[in-house]
Amino acid sequence: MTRLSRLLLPTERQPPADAEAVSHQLMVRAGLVRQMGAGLWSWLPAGWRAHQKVVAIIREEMERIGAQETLMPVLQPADLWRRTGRYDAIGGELFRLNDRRDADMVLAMTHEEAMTFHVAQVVRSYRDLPFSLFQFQIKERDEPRPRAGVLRTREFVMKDAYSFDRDEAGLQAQYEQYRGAYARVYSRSGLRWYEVESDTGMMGGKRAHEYMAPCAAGEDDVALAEGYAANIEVAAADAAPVTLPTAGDAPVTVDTPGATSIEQLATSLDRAAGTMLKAYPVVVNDDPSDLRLVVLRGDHSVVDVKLSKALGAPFRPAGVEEIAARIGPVGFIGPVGVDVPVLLDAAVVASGEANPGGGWLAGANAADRHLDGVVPGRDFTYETVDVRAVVVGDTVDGHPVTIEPAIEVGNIFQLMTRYSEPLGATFLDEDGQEQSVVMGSYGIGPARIVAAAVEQFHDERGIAWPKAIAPFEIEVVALGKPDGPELEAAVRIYAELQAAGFDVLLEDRAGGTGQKLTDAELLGAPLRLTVGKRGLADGRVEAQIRRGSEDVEGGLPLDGLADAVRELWERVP
RNA sequence: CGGGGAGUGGCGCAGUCUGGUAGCGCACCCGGCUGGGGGCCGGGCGGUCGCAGGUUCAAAUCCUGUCUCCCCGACCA
Repeated sequence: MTRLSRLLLPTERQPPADAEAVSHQLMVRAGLVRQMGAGLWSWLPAGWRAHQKVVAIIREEMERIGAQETLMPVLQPADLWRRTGRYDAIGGELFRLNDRRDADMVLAMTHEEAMTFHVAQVVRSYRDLPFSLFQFQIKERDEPRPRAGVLRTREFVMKDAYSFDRDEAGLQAQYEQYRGAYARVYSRSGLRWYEVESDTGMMGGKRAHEYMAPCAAGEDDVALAEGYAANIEVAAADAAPVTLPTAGDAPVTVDTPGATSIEQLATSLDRAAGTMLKAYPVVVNDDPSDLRLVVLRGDHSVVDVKLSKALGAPFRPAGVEEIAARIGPVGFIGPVGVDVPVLLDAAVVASGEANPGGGWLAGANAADRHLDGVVPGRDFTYETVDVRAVVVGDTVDGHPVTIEPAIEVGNIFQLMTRYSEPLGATFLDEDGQEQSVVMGSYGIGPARIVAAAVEQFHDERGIAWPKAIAPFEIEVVALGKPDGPELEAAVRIYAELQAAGFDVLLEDRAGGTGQKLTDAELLGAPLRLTVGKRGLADGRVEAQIRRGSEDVEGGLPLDGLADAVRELWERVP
């Protein structure tokens, strides 16, 4: 019997002063987690119950698609990571250490190396494939900036899974199975979520999806439209239309003293930012001789990930001196007459096509001067790229775009042979030819699901858990004195509900009514049964659904309570 | 790594400018009352003021150094 009087549940009236995110505040106040250091969190009993309920759901869905559970070390030989090139490729995020014999070791931030290492040892034949493995294991990442409680930590449990196939068709099939499993995991958890196309990043490989839970503390922005969802890092949409002034036969110089920003120009010329060209000079591969000028609409901005992908190489913003030497004075640069390649954003091209004869305002590459009536193609040559950030006002297939912050609660990648090749995970096909195993990788952070649920489902009084992952499903609150008839009745109710299969918490402390009910609302069990003398006199208990604080009219009868609760439970979100 | 902020009982804070017996609310312990929304009365426990060094008759307070934590940005397999 879980009695609150015996449960380590250190609730706080006030949130820690340094907590900003709602989930951070509430999870600490409700006694679910405690901090040990930056990005280092301990789970207390109630919090761990919620975490493990998420784990249980994930495990069920992994087993449903035939994935096999394993457990592999966090402490690993650095050599394994050298073989895949990641020991050197990854910066300070990888914890590196030495053992007593001075061998280089790492603390794993993910387990591609470990999983592939074992598969390489074991798999010999195409007959051994396909299969997939998963585990719940600690990941260690020296995050540059841990934040928002358990939302971004340096050590956390991840469910990571890896699929192994003989070819890409096999990978596609397993990938689709995982997509189905992930959808069930998030839906069963009770989250609001969506799947978005994402950048493959440094994991390599072909296709990738992220699973996002919208919430205020989210670190990513997601572009949404009817039938469309994508991470802002890859999102593409049609830009809001603009009307360009008619251009003359050639650009005209305009005096724009001191107007070094689009905002200043828009104000001083009383002209829409979307009719101007913004120029963003970048240095590719840190090679100062490889300067490019990215040009986009004045009301748009660059997404680094998209630009890096378009360039096919890393880049950095050019320095003031580099710009002055090759292009012009910062604040007045533009694409006309420059001797560096111009990358023109697709939205500029599209807007130009929609405005035949229209011209843009652009920097003149001379101090305090701009050019009006600039026509791409006529006045400068360019290569078209899509590097801008989607903004509110854009459309996808005619549907308006909204942008919402969200937290990433999972991702799936098609790795192909990124790890099997360097680690020698090969098999012989029917023709006796050696082939590399084709892999996928699939991750979920249970802690983020818990925190995202708190972000999404709370009110001014506390947490309002989805019933699938609540630490306790039902809290039975005994009012009155600790030795009163209310507690006696509550104990019987507890036993009856537990026998009926519910996770029940008994509030049996010697506090006042307000204290008991306030803490119950903070902890947020989806259903609360309140046992008081008024109800007992009528043979009833009061019932309240936490989400929406909905009181059940007249309460529930003590006689046949389990059945009544079962029926009510169907209505609980 | 750049910018900003903060370290004083378990939590939230005042005190620092202007050096002079470490305080407040909550929580906690004991006794009593109360028992349907953080109730009341009385009595208590608990802090080398992040750490180190310096100045001074005297340092939470001034000086130097250092550690830690938070927020924004960069980063994010």
